[in-house]
Amino acid sequence: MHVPAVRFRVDFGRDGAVGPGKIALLEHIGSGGSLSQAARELGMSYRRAWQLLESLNSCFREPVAQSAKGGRGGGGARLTPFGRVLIRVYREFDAEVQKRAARSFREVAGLARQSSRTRSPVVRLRARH
Amino acid sequence: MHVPAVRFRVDFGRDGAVGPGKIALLEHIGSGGSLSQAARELGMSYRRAWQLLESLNSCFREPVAQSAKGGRGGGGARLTPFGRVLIRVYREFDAEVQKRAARSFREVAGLARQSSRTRSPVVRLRARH
DNA sequence: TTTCGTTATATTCGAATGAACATATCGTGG
DNA sequence: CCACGATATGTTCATTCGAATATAACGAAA
Repeated sequence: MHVPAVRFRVDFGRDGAVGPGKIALLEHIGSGGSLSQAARELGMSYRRAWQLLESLNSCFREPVAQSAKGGRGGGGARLTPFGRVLIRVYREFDAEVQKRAARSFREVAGLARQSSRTRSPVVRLRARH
Repeated sequence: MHVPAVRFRVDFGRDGAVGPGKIALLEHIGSGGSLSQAARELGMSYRRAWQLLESLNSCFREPVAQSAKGGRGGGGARLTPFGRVLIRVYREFDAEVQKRAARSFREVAGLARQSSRTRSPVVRLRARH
């Protein structure tokens, strides 16, 4: 992997944080219209998806998604305008971070070894005395 | 917390990644000259610190630190020039990321609700006589 | 040669995390 | 009314992660 990938999490206060998992969940809610469908698509349990969404909604004074139970199709979840803003801001920041990381870590990444099973060479060293 | 904090990790290939923990460890090795002392200062077990350092050294084709056992003081660990480069690059990138995050997430952070817990009191530290 | 603090490494244990499973509830449509 | 599919939430279990513990090796200095 020549280009390093940066994974990051934004901490808001003590309680709430937003990272790639929650943003991906929001995006799948936005495209699928359902929390359970988003969970299935992301390969996570419905309970976990619900907890992530709950955490997001309680992190901000405005909800990121509204959900309905019962009714046509059993219910569903929809992004709020604020939820869409959160996704957009996160993704724009993300793109900027990746671009800058590619530059900042280019030389360092050139020294990263790709096959993990290559044994580290025994280095002969001498202590500072 | 008006200014959000970003925690990030840089993934190099499948095996290795560098995040705030490993960088802090390197910095403490650099200032203290010992892996065990760094572990104590960071409040982590020596074993964990050794594993983190091992992971770093096996992540790159060049070691980030060299260690010596025995001798005066029992031995020690010293940063290599590459280790110092890694710290510098990471910290410069870090500063840039924090600065940009403050701008990107300013409006969103304004909607974050501060912890329901009692706001942490401003503790005035006083020199002991 | 004994002492000392460190590196190096295996083993055991407890806490945290998420998965799996189990219900309960809801509201529209058949 | 009843069935369906989704939300909402509790409980149990497995796995993972790191702390704690233990031990060996090492080499300069006293």
